[in-house]
Amino acid sequence: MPLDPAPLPSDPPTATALKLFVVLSRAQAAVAAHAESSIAAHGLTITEFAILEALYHKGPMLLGEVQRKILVSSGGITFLVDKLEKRGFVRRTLCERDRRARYAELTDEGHALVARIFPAHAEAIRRAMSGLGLADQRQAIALLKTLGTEAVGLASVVAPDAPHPEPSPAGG
Amino acid sequence: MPLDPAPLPSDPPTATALKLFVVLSRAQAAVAAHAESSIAAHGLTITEFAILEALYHKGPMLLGEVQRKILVSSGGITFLVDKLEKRGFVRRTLCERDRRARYAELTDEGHALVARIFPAHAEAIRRAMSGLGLADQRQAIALLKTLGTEAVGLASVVAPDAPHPEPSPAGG
DNA sequence: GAGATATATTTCAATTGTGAGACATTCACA
DNA sequence: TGTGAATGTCTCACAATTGAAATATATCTC
Repeated sequence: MPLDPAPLPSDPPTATALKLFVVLSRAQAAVAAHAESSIAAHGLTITEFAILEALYHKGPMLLGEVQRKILVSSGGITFLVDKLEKRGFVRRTLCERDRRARYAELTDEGHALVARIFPAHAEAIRRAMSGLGLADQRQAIALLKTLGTEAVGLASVVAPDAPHPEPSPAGG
Repeated sequence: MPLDPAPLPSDPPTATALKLFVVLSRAQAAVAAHAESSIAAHGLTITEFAILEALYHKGPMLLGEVQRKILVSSGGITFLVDKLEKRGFVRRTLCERDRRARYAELTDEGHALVARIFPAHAEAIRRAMSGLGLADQRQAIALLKTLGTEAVGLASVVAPDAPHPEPSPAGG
């Protein structure tokens, strides 16, 4: 004998925030699905591609830099770079200034792979976003940049003065 | 001997779409991290909570309906409902019209759990979104709703006439 | 009403990713 | 300079999730 469904909160700030959460999640998932299938066609996951793309556009990076950029855990970046290294797309090199650290950099083969894949990826993203015109996209960028920056800066409610919990799920 | 970093695409439509992809992903991840920690404090993952919340607000739903709503695979919904059922928050009931199908519905305990947790969850979301004022949030909702709807409707570039590949990563 | 086909769920192996702890190194500073 | 805290990476156990195949049932079409 199920209970009656409960109503959603109706005070405007909360109701609006919840609604925004839903559409934000759905839009992100929908766009990511396009990115994913464009990339999967080449045997890479989005996360792997994100690493290759970061190295392609920024040059060699420390593993920790890549980790923060693509938002995976420390164990995750080791796992992912291992995989890419085994496939010959990436290599680790030593960092002279800090002997704990390692650079990841593209091999020639990795560079060629990204050069070959990137245009179709960019096109898939462009298409995925084409529901909005250029001006609306710029507006969305401005709003989401503010939203993201502020949300990142916010201390978690649960642990108001917690140190740095490791970042969470991947983005792009 | 690493190659020089490659420049990003500079034509405005592509550059803007790529930028939007980045800020969309980051904003979603940042907000989701807040939701996650608010929920994790009660021993639930976001995905589990999403199921409970759907049932709380909509009443009993077929597993397939829940699956589509929270965007997990068919195997995923079975796994998740199993877990929630073992913990006594949810039960499966038969569907009279279609004997292949099952309803998931909240137990009294599950209902009580959501009633207890939901306010703090809503508050965490409200806080996570508070970088934008109410008017900006409404604007963002409008833009993201359009973006998401259009992106979902778009056929994948890779398989222009593919049937229904199963949905991808979870949202909320 | 007998296939043929589509749909709802489950099973299962494999993949992806996390988080805690280990280790090496660096940094701050008494 | 020695010591303790911080940092960068790696290891490992395990949690979360996918996707393909299995099963059962429903629906459509001749």
